[in-house]
Amino acid sequence: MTSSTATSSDVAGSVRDRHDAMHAEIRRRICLLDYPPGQRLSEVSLAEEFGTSRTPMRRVLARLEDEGLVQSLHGVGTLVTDADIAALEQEYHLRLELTELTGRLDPVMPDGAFITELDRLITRGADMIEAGTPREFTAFDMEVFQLLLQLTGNLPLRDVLERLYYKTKRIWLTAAIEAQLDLHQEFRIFHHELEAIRIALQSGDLDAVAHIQRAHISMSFQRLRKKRD
Amino acid sequence: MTSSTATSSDVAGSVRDRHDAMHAEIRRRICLLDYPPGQRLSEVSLAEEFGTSRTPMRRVLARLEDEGLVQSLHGVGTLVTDADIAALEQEYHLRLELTELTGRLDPVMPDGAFITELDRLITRGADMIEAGTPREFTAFDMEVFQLLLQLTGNLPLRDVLERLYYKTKRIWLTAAIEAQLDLHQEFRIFHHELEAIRIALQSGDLDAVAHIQRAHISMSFQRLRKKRD
DNA sequence: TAGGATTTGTGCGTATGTATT
DNA sequence: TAATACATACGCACAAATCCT
Repeated sequence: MTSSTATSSDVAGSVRDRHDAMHAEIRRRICLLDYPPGQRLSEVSLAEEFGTSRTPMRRVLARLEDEGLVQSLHGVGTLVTDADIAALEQEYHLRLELTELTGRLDPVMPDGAFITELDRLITRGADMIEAGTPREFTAFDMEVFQLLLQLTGNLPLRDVLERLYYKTKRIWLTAAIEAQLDLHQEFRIFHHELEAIRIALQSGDLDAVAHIQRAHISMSFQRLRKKRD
Repeated sequence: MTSSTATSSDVAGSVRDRHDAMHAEIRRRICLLDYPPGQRLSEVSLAEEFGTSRTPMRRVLARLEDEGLVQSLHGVGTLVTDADIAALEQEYHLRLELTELTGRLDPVMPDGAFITELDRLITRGADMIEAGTPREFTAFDMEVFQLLLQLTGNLPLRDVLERLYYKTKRIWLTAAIEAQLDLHQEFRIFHHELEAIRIALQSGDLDAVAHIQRAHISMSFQRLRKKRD
């Protein structure tokens, strides 16, 4: 109740919040290829940028390493992990199955705010079809992913799906650019997927939403593999 | 090729190995209830015991915190996380589905050494039915789990299943003891499950093995819930 | 081949927060 | 209520490892 108590709890919250914020921001940069695979990250530079010291930043990088997004090598540096096609294939297969599970495990019927947000994203996606860049596409994809994740109330499922998403999406984008995938077509297909999801939501069929997502993740990976051959 | 190169790579491996060893050991103690929920762990004590300083030990505890096994509170200590029934239920449901997936995602047909090891465990399990303690039961369960995990070649699936296993098993054991579950009966049922798995393996039916495991995980949780009422 | 520059890993003193007396 | 004890969080200095000249 005293001012010191209020301050201390605020600070305690801020400590954890700052950690999560730094983690989310660096993860975002990796996913958007601001830090492409192979990029060397500097503990001191990042610490200075976020206004802290090496110790808290090392904790963030350690978490990213446990998630498989970076790899720290003594005397070398902290490197953004590179594509591993075999691992990517396994991660994609697992993502397919877990995405389908979101329709069966603790499905959460969306409220009005959810629908409003989805409609806003669909509109934004339509505007992006013609003039969108790969980076904008990925940022948009991330927003949609985070929104649709709310359709399951199973927290550990959310966590796993989130880890898999960030681990696979950036490699998909890297490979898609290299394979010269038609990103405009990808935009159109994604937009069509979102409209299908909205229709399924209007029927209140969350299992259908999950299967639509599964189908599109599967097809997206198939298109990429076809291009690579 | 030089001696210095060989030494350096050995040392580099040892650093990572020591981290993994400390992590696995502490995780094991938590799962075996040597460190029960609510127990306060001391950074300095653990560091001294493992012959290192606080910094590497803090990295281990941070990883355990990210995995949800402990929680560090500034000014309080590092506490083994307590039972959260709602979370436990979600984790169990997810474990069910992921266990079934092991039969479909990159199934690995076991070799002779695997069968030999399974038979050894089945024999040990039979001896343990009459005289086994809860701690021995859990240690035995952990060994079986690690062995059966090899039946899928999908590495991210293994990782997720391993995390969920350690997060749920210790809480199950805590609750089972409190609810005065008949552990001898649990032994017998577990032994029967292992025999069923061996029969399925002789048929080379890994999907059946997965479904047998799923069924027993489900029934085990049902028995616990029934006792709690 | 050797040495210096750079990077991560480690150890420890201090700051900060909490609980108890 | 205040002070003391004790825990984690932080920052810095140094060790160890790698790479490049």
